[in-house]
Amino acid sequence: MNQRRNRTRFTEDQLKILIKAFDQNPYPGYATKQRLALEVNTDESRVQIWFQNRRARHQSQKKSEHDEDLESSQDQDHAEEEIQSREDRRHRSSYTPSQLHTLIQAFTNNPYPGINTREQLAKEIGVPESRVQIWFQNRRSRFHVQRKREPHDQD
DNA sequence: GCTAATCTGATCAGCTACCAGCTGATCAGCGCATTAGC
Repeated sequence: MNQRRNRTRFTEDQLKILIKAFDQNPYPGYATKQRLALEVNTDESRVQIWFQNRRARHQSQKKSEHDEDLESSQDQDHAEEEIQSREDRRHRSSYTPSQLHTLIQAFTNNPYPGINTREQLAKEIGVPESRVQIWFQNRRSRFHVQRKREPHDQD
């Protein structure tokens, strides 16, 4: 079963905090996301997803509002400034051969594990579920690239 | 219909070993990503 994670429902108070933080910086670093997660009582990964979705909505909204605006080039410059001042990323995880063995085996069985499988794997190898999800995303992505490069001998 | 969750693909950046390749983290998505819960 490729079950999805249950939908998070942010309260008005939680949203107030997140929106205020977004207005200050739409690209928060790991430390800021962790602090926000504590403040709104959720996981850092949920804060990350919230910012991703918010940026996507914000961009398309801004685009339609300023579509014919000749000043839009100034917005572009501002966006580039924002990107330049990005905060620190999460520290890079490193996996032991045993952890990788477990992940690769699971990937072979099912490259699209649902939330239950990911949580089970996370528990088994002792890492957060969000890291397991990222590992599978990267693995699938590189698997697709590799398959594109390989000759199609058996299509 | 709104929006959290998920996806692909591109890119950034740390680590290992000696400059490049591998891989974890982050990001956009443009006829404005798609899927799915509420």
